Amino acid sequence: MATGRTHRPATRSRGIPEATVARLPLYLRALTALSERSVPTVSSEELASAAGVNSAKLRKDFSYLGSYGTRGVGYDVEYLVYQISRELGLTQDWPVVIVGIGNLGAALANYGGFASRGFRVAALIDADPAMSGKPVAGIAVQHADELEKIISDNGVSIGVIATPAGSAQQVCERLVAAGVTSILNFAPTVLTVPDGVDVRKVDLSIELQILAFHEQRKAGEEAPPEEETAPPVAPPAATVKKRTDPGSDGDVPAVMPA
Amino acid sequence: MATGRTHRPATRSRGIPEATVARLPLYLRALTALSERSVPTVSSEELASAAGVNSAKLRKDFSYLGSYGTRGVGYDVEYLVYQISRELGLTQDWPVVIVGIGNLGAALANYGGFASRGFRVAALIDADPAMSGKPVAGIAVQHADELEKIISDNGVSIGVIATPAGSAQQVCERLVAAGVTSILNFAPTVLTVPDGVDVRKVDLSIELQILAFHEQRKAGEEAPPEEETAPPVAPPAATVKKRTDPGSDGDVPAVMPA
DNA sequence: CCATCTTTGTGCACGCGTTCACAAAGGCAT
DNA sequence: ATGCCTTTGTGAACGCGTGCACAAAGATGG
Repeated sequence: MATGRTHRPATRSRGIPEATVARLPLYLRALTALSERSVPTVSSEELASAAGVNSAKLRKDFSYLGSYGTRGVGYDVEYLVYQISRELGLTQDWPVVIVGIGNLGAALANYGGFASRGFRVAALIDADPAMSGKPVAGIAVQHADELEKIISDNGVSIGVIATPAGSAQQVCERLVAAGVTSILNFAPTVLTVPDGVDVRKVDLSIELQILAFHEQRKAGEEAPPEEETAPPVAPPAATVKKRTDPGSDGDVPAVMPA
Repeated sequence: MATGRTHRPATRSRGIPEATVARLPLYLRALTALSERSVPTVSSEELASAAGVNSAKLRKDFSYLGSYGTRGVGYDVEYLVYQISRELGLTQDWPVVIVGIGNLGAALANYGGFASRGFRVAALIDADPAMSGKPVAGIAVQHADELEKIISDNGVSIGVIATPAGSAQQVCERLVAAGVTSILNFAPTVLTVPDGVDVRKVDLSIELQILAFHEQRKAGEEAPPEEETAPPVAPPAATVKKRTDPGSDGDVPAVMPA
């Protein structure tokens, strides 16, 4: 499998760690900014600072791509921009469909970062017939019935799901069946997909909850340690009273009354 | 610091690994769904499947919170919902401000997942005077001048930045100066903050780029390995021609012409 | 042409996170 | 009351990612 250097288990090109791949867009953004300012070269230290990582990590990341730097000088900005773009597959055109043109879907359609970097919004799709034909971000919304045809005609392999949670899995299945192999999911659901399909998840609510955890931790640091060993609610009894509570708060966390 | 069991270096409550914290909201969501269906108990296997993780990981995660399960039975759904909610700090009310009411900010204001789980949108703030007073998601947008007062009056400690990249750092500094200690950043920039302030970043463009990488990898698997050792562009020469290219494509990746 | 100085590329060690596999614990049936 | 059966909780091993620290590489000045 490996072509030349066999001192590493995986082939160079295929062996880029996930963590590194996730940082490449960061580097690319910092480099693009430098490129716009016509900065010819940059050191690992400067670039790392601009990207918000430390320089050792950056150098190691770049080492997975190859030896693109010049010792004593640094990295050629334009050259590195090209190399990273190529590695990420941004030198080609990626048609993308956005399914679910609610508030979020519309925001995504208008989002500049989508259109740049090789991504092209091929279509906006919504299940609501009232949306059909309505222009959003300069593109007419099409009905969900057209989904399969749109994907097939445009050779779409990346789909963005911005529907309510209830429809996400169904939309996902239709996308996959139509040929989509990468999905960016904004719906708060776990998507089940066959092997070979990549799903990335962006969950606004989860990020906030993580922040709340740390915020609480900060607040609790000054205060004395509250009694956390004594559960303020009934411990799991052997026989649990089946709570028949149909009208529970829906998505609101069910905080048990003390 | 530790009360009883001292066989672990960190205190139990404080020693929850980051990776575990990041999964707690997932578990909480799955548990909430079960709670709504009045399911009394759930096994680690079932819950793990619903949350999209494996059961060993889930059990280990829960073990950091305490021994909340019953062997041979599983976990009490309601009890666990409460415990996780408490651990995440969701049993208290978190007022949140959203700064930058463009397409994305409006989408966030309307996002149901925000309002639920203890988060309350205390204010929407925008720098555009034309936006002031305009209702979004039922809340009147306020001008950026009011930022400090709003934060102070409402005791806001969590801020969401949905401004353009250019204003993000400045907004961030004002938020921090006014007392905000947790920031959720949607602007495509690296934010610099003082110690003690948490920043989480959601970057739509980065997620798409990561997908593109894997997509390219999939596509390249069938095709024979392209010559990747021969750089198709000029390698970094000793003396780099300073490219004076003022009108470079802005945010579009600068693909060097061959 | 040589010495010096800067900066890269990377071997190595460490720590965190994941996964396995199993003993302990408790319910349940008889 | 006793034994069986299910499921938790966790010790231990493994692998990945991170950061240190330094040798190699190359530019630059004399």
